[in-house]
Amino acid sequence: MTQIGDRYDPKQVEERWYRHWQERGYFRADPASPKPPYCIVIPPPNVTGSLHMGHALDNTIQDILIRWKRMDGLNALWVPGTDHAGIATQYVVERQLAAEGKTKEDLGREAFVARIWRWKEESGGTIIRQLQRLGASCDWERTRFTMDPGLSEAVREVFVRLWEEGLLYRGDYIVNWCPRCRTVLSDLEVEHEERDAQLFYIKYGPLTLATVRPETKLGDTALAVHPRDRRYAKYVGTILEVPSVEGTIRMKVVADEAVDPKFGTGVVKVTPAHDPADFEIGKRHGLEVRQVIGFDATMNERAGRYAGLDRFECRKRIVEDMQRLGLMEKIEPYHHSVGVCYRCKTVVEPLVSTQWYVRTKPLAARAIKAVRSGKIRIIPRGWTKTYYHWMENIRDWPISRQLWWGHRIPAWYCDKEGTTHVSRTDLTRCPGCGGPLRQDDDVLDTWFSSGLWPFSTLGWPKDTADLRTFYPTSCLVTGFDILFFWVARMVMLGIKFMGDVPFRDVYLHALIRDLEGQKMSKVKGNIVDPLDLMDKFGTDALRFTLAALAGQGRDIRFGEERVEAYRNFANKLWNAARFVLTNLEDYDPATADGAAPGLADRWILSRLAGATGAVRKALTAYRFNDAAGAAYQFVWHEVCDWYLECAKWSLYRSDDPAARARTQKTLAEVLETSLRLLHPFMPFITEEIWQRLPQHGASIMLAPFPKAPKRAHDAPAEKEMAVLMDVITAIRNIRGEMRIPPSTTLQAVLRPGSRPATKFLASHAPLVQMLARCEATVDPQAKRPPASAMAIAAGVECFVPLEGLVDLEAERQRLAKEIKKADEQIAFLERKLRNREFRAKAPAEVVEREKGRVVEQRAIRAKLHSSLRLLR
RNA sequence: GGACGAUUAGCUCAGUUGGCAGAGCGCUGGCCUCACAUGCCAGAGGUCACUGGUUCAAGUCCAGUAUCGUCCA
Repeated sequence: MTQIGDRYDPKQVEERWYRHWQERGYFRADPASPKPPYCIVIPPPNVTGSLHMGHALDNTIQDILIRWKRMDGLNALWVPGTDHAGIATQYVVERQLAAEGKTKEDLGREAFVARIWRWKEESGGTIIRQLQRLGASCDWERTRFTMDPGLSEAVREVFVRLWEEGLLYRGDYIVNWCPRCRTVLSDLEVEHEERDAQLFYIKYGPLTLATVRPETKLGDTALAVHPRDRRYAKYVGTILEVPSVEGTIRMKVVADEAVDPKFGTGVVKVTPAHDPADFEIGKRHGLEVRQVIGFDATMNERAGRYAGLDRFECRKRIVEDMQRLGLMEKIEPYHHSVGVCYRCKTVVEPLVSTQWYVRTKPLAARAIKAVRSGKIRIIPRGWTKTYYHWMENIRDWPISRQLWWGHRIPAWYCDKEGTTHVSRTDLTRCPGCGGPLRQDDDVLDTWFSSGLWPFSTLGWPKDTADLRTFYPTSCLVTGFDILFFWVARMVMLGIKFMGDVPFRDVYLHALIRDLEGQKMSKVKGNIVDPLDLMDKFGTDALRFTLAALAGQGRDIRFGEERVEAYRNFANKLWNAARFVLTNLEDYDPATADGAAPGLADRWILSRLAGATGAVRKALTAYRFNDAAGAAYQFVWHEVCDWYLECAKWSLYRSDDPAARARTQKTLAEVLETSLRLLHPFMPFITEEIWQRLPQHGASIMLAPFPKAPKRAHDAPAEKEMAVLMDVITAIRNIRGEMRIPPSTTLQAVLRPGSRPATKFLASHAPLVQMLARCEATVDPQAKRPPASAMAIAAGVECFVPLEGLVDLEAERQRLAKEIKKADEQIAFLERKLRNREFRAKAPAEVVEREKGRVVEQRAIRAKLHSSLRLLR
């Protein structure tokens, strides 16, 4: 064995083992394996992306699940891949072009797309490498990209089938338009931001109306009031001739339920081309749709002398002009929310345009049923309600995007016939007239292709072995923020095209924020880079931190201190292993086999079973923080704090070779099992240590995940050990409170209350002496030594003579404090027990327990009192 | 405007079916005790946001209030 330092150094370890695992093909899954399948598909990160904390959390959780299930004997497949991220990727390359002084139009569509591909080939692998750095045990040979040929075929197949079944349509509707990205956005892609604005009161002849967007008045085609608003009833149906900035205009007045009589003056202007609500009003009253703002957010030729102005510049000018003409009654400050593009935060412009839509209602109905019936479980449960609410109020999904990067819509138009042809294969001639065809210029929403991810990655539309083995997948792990964007759409499309749900469980985790609870963003400069953390503290420390933070809440406030704490944990484990390995050098299993395990051995093995059970239970329930906590508590506070210390007695002080060997055996077993328990969380350090242990196996990742059979629980050992621990802690407590340095060996007189206790304590006195650093005598008849401190632990009176060590006043104060504690306990319990209702209605066992406790506390108090008297 | 979530130690958070309030970090005191000072031992610190209700018993269940946050309109 090579010698190992007292600091764990992740850099020496991580890359080496990752390469080892990959070279040996341990991440590969075989669809022909007889093992039961377990499959996760990765939420594909943007191909342009680089690893952020959200990815780190998401993928750590997935890797924990996959490694656990793989060790547990399942045929575990984790499918990796990336997403073409239409807007984001196109934007990156457009920016590169801009730096060269070019636009995508200069290159033309084909050359531009080719350039994105080239860029993707060069830098698209970044995030994959970063995931590998994180330790992700994905089957990399199955890495997919949403624009791979197979996945593109899936996209076409789905599009064509939806078309054939009448679930697709194309039409002119008002949409959310991002003038910066120059594309339509779905409702989900619009974020709402609260902003301070102004409310303008504009005179329209005899009427005054309030609006926040005076520039759209150029596109007004009516005024509207509420039908029951008596103030304006006489104007309804009339046409007003009113002076305006464009001269005198004629404006019809209509009555519509959608008008809120309490907003402004109760009169609103109707601009069907630039407001979704007005668009609806316009449809109901047959109003003209008069577009005055173009797709670049500047005023178009219909805006007359305002043509060419940016929409906000135009607003300013119109307001000035109106004020000059006396058409502006007043301006009030106003607070409202505006829609902005989720990618670039540009204010969205509602515009009428031609788009493709999916009819979602019929798809949603089955998606709702899948969750209601329990075929899909959403964890934490609270999100199911949100899911239902969205699904029940779902609106049709606009899927065309005015981009060049993506899956081009497989629809061709014959201008001669005015027909539309949707096809699995590219068309060149019109099937009707044989004339030329023109393919739709738009591409599909990126979510359209990622909605197919759970089956397109497994080979669909081909009938593959992977698909048959691994679909439906087992679990989807993602942030709650894309429940609608992605999860809901996968459910709809999976059920539709596979006839079955895409996954059984959906685990929605929290989002990572900074310590102030703010979203991490480049603009705010509060980004924490997981790669920096891995460099600084090691990958295992980062992973363990993320697992420990993955509660069931909604956000995680992330601070670096926590990673440091778990780096320390890794180091603790490392040093425990060093201790075990050093002491295993002369280990002879044959000697150990003849010896019965000692109390400490039995205790730690029982606790190990307890920890194993707790970790398993927590993982099964997707309670990663509990799982990490149970493993941490066990390794640090039970193995290191107690068992290793106990082991030193039989290792160093005992002259019984069998007991020594038996301890060595337990040390090896406990460490080895703990490593397997920790492996899904900390894959690197566990492999590094495991490989140095005497075990048989190629890799810890192929070793079985620990099991905790019921019989492994050793209640008597846990109970007895608890007595020793209590006594030791009591003596240490006296030492600590009295400020006696550890170098001073104390005298301790232990007075047990029963014969069995006496026998038990006497036989374990050496352990107490070692761990409490004292000379202990066990004597049920012992007289209290003069000037001694006293504590009661597990019914045992522990006396520590303080003669010459400390000022006795300190001990008097300590005893007084203990008496006060006991008094409070007794008062609390007596109050409870005096209550007739409690005695009558509480379960008998609870009442008995409380009675026992009050008796115990009274005895403790009496002993403390007598002890205090003796010190006076 | 609607829905959901949060409010527990100085900080960040656990607390699954109601039955003695927990962890990590930080803090205080004592220690370089032969695996580990990235450590060891001991300790202090809480009106569980507020007001009512249900119950023998409420951090936990119910109703309401306040503050903060998220999503939807």
